[in-house]
Amino acid sequence: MKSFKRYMVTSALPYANGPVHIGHLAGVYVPSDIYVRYLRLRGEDVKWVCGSDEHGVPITLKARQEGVTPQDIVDKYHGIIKDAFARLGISFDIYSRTTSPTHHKTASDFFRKLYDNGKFEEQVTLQYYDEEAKQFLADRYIMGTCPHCQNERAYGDQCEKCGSTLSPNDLINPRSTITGSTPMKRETKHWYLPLNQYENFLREWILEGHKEWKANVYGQCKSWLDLGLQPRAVSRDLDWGIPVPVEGAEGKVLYVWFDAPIGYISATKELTPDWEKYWRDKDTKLVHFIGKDNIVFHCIVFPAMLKAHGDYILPENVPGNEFLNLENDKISTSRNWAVWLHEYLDEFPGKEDVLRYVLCANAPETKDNDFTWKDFQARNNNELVAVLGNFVNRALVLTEKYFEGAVPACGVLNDYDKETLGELPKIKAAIEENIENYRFREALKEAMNIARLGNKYLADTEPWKVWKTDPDRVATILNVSLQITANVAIAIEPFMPFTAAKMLKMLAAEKFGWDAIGRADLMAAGHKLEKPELLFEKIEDAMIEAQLEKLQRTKSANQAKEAAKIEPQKESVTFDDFSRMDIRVAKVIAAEKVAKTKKLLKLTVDTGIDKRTIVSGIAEFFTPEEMVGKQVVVLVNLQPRDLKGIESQGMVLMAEAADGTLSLISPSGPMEPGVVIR
RNA sequence: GGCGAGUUAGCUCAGCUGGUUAGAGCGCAUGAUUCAUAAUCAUGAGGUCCCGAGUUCAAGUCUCGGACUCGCUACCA
Repeated sequence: MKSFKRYMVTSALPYANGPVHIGHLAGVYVPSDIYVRYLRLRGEDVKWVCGSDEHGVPITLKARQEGVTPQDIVDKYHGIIKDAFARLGISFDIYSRTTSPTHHKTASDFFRKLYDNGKFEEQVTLQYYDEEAKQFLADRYIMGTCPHCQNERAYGDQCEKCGSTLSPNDLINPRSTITGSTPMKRETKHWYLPLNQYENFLREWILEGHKEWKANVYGQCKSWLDLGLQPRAVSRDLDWGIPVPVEGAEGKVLYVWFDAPIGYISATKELTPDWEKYWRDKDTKLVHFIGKDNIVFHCIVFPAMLKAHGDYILPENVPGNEFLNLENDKISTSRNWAVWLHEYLDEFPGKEDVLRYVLCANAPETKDNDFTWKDFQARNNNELVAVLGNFVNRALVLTEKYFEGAVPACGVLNDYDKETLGELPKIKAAIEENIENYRFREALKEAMNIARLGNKYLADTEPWKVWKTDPDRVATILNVSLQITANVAIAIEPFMPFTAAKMLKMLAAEKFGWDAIGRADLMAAGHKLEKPELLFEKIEDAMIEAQLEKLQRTKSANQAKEAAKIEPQKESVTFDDFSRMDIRVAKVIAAEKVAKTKKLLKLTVDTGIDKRTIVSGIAEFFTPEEMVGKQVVVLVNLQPRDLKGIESQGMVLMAEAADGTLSLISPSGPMEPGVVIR
C-alpha cells in the first residue's frame, strides 16, 4: 500500500440556502471530523477544508422570493451553518465560502486555463429569453406545464409533482418566473466539458485502480461509465456567480457544479501559502468526504476537470455515505422534516457529543439508515451513561474515596492486570484499522470497548471488598483503572472531543498523543486529580416526547398544506370549447405491459366507433389482467401520439390524487361502448 | 425496463479471497454484585443468513432465476 507524506481532506460544501441537519452530519461532517481528528492526534500533516457553496439558481430564486439580494441569503445561511458546525466541534482548518475573492480568482483562472488549452467545446443553442427582464431563463427561472403529468407549475429542470427531469424546451406554455411573460427563444453560447473524452481515463483510474472504494461508490461510478458520459455545460446565463472569463461572455457565469469543487482548492489557498503542496504533490493523499448524491461530481466530473487542468493530483478515495432517514421518513428541507443542527444545539445544551455519538454509531455507511429519537435516548442511556460515563465515574470516585483523589502507586501487576492492560494495544490497532478504512461505526464500537474492559476489570477485581484486607492491592487496581481511563480519553477524542476534554480536565492531564494508547504509565503515582463530575446524564422520556411532538406538528402542518393544495380552478372555457372534446365510454378488450417501461400499459379498447390502441401510464396501479373487461372513459378525439414506438389513439381518463395514486373512472351502471359523455 | 447498492437474531449492524456448533452492541430472561447516574458483571434464550434452483466434499459467502427497499436512468396524452 502506498504511503503518503500528508493528507488533504475535503468535505462536501453545504449549499447555502438552508441550515445543516443530522443527515448532512451523519453522512459527511461527523465521519470526516473523526478522520481528521484521528490523523491530527497521530501527528500527521493534514489540512481539512470546507465552506459554503453559495452560487447557483436556487439561491437567486430564494432571494427573489424573500425580496432580498442573493448575497443576503448566503450571508445568512453561511453564518448559521458555520456557527453550528463550530458549536458541534466540527474542526475544519478553514470553513470558507465560494463568494470569497480568492475563490472567484481561483475558479476563474482554472476555467481560463482549460479554455486556453482548448479543453472545452463551444456550442450555440437556442434558449428561452425573457425580454422584459433581459435575461436567459435557465432551470428554475422558467415554469410551464409538465408534458408528462400536466402539472402547470413544473420547472425548467424538474417537475416536482411527477419527479421527472425536464429541460426548458419540454415545457408546454413556458413562462418566465421573473415577469410571468412568455419567453422568446434566442441564441446563446456555452462551454461544455467533453466528459466523453475522459471515459477511458476514468474507467482505468476508478474501475481498475480503485477497486478498494466503497461498494456503493464504486458501483455508482461503474453505472455512470457504462451508461456513457456526455459533454456537460460548464456555464450558465445568470448574473449570480463567477463570470466566465472570456471575451464576449457577458452575462454568463460558471455553472455552480464547476466552481463548487474548486472551492476546496480556494479554501486551501486561504488557509496556507503552502497550498500547492497539498494539491499538486503526489505524496499527498486527497480524500473527499461526500454523501451519495455527490458521487458523480466527485468521482467523475471533478477528476475529469483536474485531469484536464493537469497540475493537480486526483483523490485517493471518495468515501461516500448513503442517506439518513428520520423516524422512517426521508429527511426533507422543503417539508421541514429534519433535526436541524442549530436547533438541536439550542435544545440539548451540553449534549454535542451525544449527537456525535449517535450519528456515528448509526451512520449510513453501507445503506440508508434511520434516526429515531427512541434510539437516540437508548444509546445515550444504555451506552454513554451506563458504559462510558459510569466506568469513568467509578474509577474516579473510588480513587477519591480511598486515596483522596491522588493517583495511587502501582504495585506488582498480577496476570489478570497484565491481561487486561494487554487488551489496550489490540483495541488501538482495531480502531486504527477501522478508521483508516472509513469504518467509523466499527471504530467507535472498539473505542467504547475500552470502557467495557474497565467495567469488567472493576467487577472482577472488586476493590471495594479488597480494601478491608489489602489496601495496597486496591492501590494497584485503581492505578490500572486510571490508566484505562486515560486510554479511554485518548481513544474517544476523535469521536467525542468534548467528553475527552472533560475527562482530561478531571484527570488534570494534558492532551496525550494517539500513540499513548496502550501505555500503562500515563497517570503517575501521586498525581492529584480534579473532582469527578458526571460525563453524561440520562435523557428522560419527556425530552424525547417533546421532540416527537415537534415532528408530529411538522407532519400535521404538512398535511394541512397538502390538503390546501387543491388545484385552483382553471380559466373558464366556453361550452363550445368543451363540446369539442369527444369523451366516450369504452371497454378494454386487451391489455399488455409495454416492454422496457415501468408505467406503460398498451390497451386495446372498443370505443363503439372502432377498436383502437391506447398507451396509458397506469401500469404502477393496474395489472393488464385486471384491466381487461373494465369499462373506462376515453377522450377519443385526442391527437394520436407515439409512445415507445406505439401509436396511442386517445387517452383513458383517470382521477389522480395528490400523491399520484390513480383511480379508474367508469360509469356506475353498465353502458354500451361508444356512449357519449357530456 | 436498464444499471448500482442493500435484504443476516426483536432493533442497529459485522461476517475479507467459500471451510469447524453464523457473530457484536442494544433489548429480553436468569443469576451475581453494590464502588457507580437502579449503573455494572456473568450466563442464557432468540436466526428456513429474502425466496427458488444450480456448482462444490463443503455456500450467508460462487452461478442463474425471482421478490422487496433505496438511488440513478429511460418512460408517464
